[in-house]
Amino acid sequence: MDKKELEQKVDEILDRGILVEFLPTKEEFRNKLLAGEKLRFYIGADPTAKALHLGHAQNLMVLEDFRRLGHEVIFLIGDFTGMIGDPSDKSSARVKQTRAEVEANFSAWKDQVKNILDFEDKENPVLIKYNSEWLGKLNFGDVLELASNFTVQQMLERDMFEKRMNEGRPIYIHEFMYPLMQGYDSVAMDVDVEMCGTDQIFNALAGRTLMQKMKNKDKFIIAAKLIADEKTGMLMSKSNGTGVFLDLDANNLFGAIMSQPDGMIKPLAIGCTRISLSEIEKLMQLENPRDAKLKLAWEIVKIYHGKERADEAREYFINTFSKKELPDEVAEEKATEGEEMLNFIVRAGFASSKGEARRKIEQGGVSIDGQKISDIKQTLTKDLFNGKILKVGKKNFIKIVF
RNA sequence: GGGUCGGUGGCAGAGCGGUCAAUUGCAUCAGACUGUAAAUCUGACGACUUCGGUCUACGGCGGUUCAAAUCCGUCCCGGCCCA
Repeated sequence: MDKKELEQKVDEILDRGILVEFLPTKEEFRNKLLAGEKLRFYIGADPTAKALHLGHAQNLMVLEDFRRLGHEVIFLIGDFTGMIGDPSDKSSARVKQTRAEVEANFSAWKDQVKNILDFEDKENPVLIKYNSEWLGKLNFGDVLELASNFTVQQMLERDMFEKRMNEGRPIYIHEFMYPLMQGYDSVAMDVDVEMCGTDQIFNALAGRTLMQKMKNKDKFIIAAKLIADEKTGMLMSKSNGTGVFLDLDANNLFGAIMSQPDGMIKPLAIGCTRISLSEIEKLMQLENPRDAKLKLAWEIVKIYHGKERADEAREYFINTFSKKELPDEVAEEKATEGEEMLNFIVRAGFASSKGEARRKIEQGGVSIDGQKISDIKQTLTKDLFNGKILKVGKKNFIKIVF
């Protein structure tokens, strides 16, 4: 690849706007990339979650871009750091996980992101490392040595800690160790670039400091913006009800994207698809944001489940929710003669208790072949219900069979 | 070590002897509406129920009382201040 082509590709990545913070500077990072040297990138992930979400996906897609440019990419599983829990989020101590649990989670992740990150490339696959490999070997003396590179005041600068101090909420000693550990990861792997979300910059900076002190090397930090609603600034997260996990099947993934607020369309299109910027602009001009969202949902589903599934999921969504038709294929659940409807709804997994099932019926959320039912004492009999479609709420369908 | 405040439903956080299965917000669920599973509005939101109730729950254990999330004792856990 000649110089011009390289420059164009590098700028394409940088101009997309996903990366918003560069340390020491964007200019220096760009020059480093243009120098043509093979660099070692890494990103870390906490293995406590069973599924990755679209925020991870965004960051991994950027790394894949760098991998395609010939750089080395390490996907670090923070199995050791995961034992502490990143103080960035509110929870403090976490449950210690066994290696087997960590590996089980990771193999699920790998399955979720195998279409955006190439683990199988013959020449330059994405490498996987576990930080217990080195962190687990440090002894107390090593830890003291590491800790002596930082002051309590430096740690307290972290906005999170500062906030907790002001609010009189606890900060545990071991939480101070988190940035140290994450920092040591950089040293142990001898990386050139760490990628993270903007909420992780503090931790990444600890690594930069350690790299300078221990290896006399200038590590770059590139930070991606967190996916947030353009209008309200609300982050995509589970507690806001907008988190989208990658282990969803095609239909549910499609639906989860359709239920995003409109302000999320553009950030998601930029961060989580490969649609070109100019095409995204066109999409944003569409009169009905729903159509832009349909396209977005299709593009994202396509990445994880393929084109065919994406088409099906779109059709399913339109039929089921826009036109309120029945889906083509409905799962079946066996009923027994004389079984209570309430009981059946619970067994089908549409309510967690009979009380909840009762409530759904009372609120008009349950229907049989389109006929709302109102009798909570309804029982199922073969001659009346065999083969009928039970609908609970908007999205749950099941065929009653005997 | 001393003092002091606190531990409540998925989370945050009220209640401080009966009217408490416990106000409210977030999350969740159902309905209406819509451009969508957006937004907004309405309702629900411990379990079981013959729909009258029954049971289990406000850190653990024990007590006072006709009656305790609420009072007392004790234990466990935590915050803050002082040392």
